[in-house]
Amino acid sequence: MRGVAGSDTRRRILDTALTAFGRDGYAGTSLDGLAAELGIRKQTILYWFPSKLDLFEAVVDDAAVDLADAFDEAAAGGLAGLDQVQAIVDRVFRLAVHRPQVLGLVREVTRPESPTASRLGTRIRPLYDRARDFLTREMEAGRIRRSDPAMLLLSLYSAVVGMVTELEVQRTVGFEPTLRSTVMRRRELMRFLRAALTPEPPPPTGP
Amino acid sequence: MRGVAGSDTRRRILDTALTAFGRDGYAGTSLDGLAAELGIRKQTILYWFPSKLDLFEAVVDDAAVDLADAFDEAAAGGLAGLDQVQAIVDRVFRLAVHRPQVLGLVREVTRPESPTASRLGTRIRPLYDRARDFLTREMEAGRIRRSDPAMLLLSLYSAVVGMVTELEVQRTVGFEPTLRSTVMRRRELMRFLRAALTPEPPPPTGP
DNA sequence: GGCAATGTCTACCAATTGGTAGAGAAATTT
DNA sequence: AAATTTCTCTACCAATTGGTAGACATTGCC
Repeated sequence: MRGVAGSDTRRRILDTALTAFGRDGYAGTSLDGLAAELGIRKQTILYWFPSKLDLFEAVVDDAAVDLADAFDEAAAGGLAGLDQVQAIVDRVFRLAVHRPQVLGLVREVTRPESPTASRLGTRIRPLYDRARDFLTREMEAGRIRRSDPAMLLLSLYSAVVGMVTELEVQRTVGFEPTLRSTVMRRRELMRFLRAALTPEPPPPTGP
Repeated sequence: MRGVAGSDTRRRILDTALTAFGRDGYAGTSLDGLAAELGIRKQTILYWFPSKLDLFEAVVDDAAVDLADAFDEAAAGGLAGLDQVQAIVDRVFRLAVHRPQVLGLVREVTRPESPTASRLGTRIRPLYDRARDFLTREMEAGRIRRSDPAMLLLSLYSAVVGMVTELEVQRTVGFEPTLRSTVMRRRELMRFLRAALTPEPPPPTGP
């Protein structure tokens, strides 16, 4: 059987590469290893993607779509303030739980010296900017506690990534996290965020 | 000049390797490159450390000492509740600002599939356990908001790492962060944490 | 001054890396 | 059925990898 499968191969390469890059990093992933994992030859990979770096960028672009979709979906509800934040975190959390590879890749991609610099700029940055603008607006409207939006965003992101990483670590150690523990964890996260984001309740101006 | 420098070489290797591993990851760091950066031959590195993995573990052990010192120093004040948390975060933040390489390494070391698994267990884990126990006690004493201590710790850690990463990114982009901006950033971080950690103020029991 | 220990180097090496050239099978077009 | 396109493969390759063997210089001890 040769020359049959068609561009389904391309999809399989992208999926396996996403996992591998997220798990082992760019430098730690070899085309030979990747090919072995897929049961094909390295040259087949190089047929679909002219170089390792091209493959990496294609993988990032592909994953960025998922992330952007999650954002869009959450934003479509037309919520505001904390509810909107909750919706987004919730949605990203869900994505992260049933496709943790995506977060692994984000982690790799946000490493300052990653060969990703360009892709980070063109693909992740827009999401970042959108989120920051939203936070800024909500702060000005007084719907969430006023602080440095960039920093807050970073904390939100870190909290989500940290949480899912923790789940992944548990899984690695052999503790398959139950649905219940996952749900609880998400609730914990939301409690934490709400506590941090709720604006000071009594403004010192008398009624 | 040969065979002169003595074990000052060992120190220099450790320091440069810390930066390199934190920046490029374990797989992304080559002994040849490291040697070039140091102006020596790779074989000199292999004289001091029998293998690349040995070097890595030595670097982790070395950095863990710094972290542990920071914790100890902050804990020595004998504070409690939020003040203790603040002292620790403050101290780690300071370490992270003037030796960001350490955090880069922590980042590498906490990657689930890192060759570090062993060292993470023996060196970082104790710090983690200590911190978690402290948080548990403080929660039970009602001095900080009750939640999952492991998760909270993760959020704290993520927030600090995220913050310092952000500073590093700025630096990479060419924005040398001023002392003032650094201080402000730390204050932001503390405001965020305080907001998240302060226990619900009015317990629904009447006075 | 002789000599062992210490520290750095040159010279290699086998394995692995990303990548090229091109053969050949299957599917599609003519 | 012939020709062409699409896809995967075998066969290489130069560069780089972590690591070994051992020469040679320097230092401190006797």
